[in-house]
Amino acid sequence: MGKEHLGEFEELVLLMIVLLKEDAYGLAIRHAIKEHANRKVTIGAVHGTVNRLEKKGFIESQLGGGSELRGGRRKRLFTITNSGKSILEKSRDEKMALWGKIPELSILKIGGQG
Amino acid sequence: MGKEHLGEFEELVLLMIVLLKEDAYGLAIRHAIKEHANRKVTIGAVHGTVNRLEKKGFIESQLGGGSELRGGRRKRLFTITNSGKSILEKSRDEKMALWGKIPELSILKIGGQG
DNA sequence: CCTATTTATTCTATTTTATAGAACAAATTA
DNA sequence: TAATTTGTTCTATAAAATAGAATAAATAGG
Repeated sequence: MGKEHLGEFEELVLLMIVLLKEDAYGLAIRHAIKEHANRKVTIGAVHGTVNRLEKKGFIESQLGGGSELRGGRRKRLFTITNSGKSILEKSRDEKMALWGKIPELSILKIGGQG
Repeated sequence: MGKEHLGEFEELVLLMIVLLKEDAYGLAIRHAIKEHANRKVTIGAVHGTVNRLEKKGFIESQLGGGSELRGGRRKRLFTITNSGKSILEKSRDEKMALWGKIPELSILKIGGQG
């Protein structure tokens, strides 16, 4: 058994890798996080996390071919594994089940305190 | 502005506090996590997390009255603040929006690899 | 070919979260 | 007032999150 639960950022990165399909590598993941989650993170944060995810078997990586653009070294492309898909879906289902038990959260009035 | 994001376990604990309503204290939270999330955690994990959540302003605590049962010291009862409700809903909405962008995740076939 | 530029990954360090469980405290009851 | 029960605090450690500098590799232009 691998780890039971994804960290908050691990889950986000994993989602981005699925979203990016064939072009999921460090900088693209960072960019996708900015676009889709409106969240600014450093490249170190992303790579630290993909390394962890790969070590846990939730993603795999392979070196991409040479870029067609100006310069740049070859990309390390990530793809989700079945184990990764499985834990993502599990995470989603469990969380939705919990939210389903708290109807109040759907109609909460946000005030000024707190 | 407080912290931007809840950790994975912080979110779970916050959800349990909402679920438990008037009776959210350390041991009850731990028990609710076992019941609702089928997850066994130690009391130290729970208290470390509620302390953090309170420091960040997502929950408040007050000492409860004496117990009606056999023994036991007074409970430290937690309630969610508006700030806590707000970040919980934000977390839920953002995650659902992301999942909405990945229709594949709804029909993934889980295989043997990974 | 060699240097500047670009694109990308690795490396190093630190802070914050997550986790465990022992120690301690308080309430009740006999 | 001792044993039992219920609960919180304390101490330590591992794992996740984060930042950004250092490094590497690819290409283009002179």
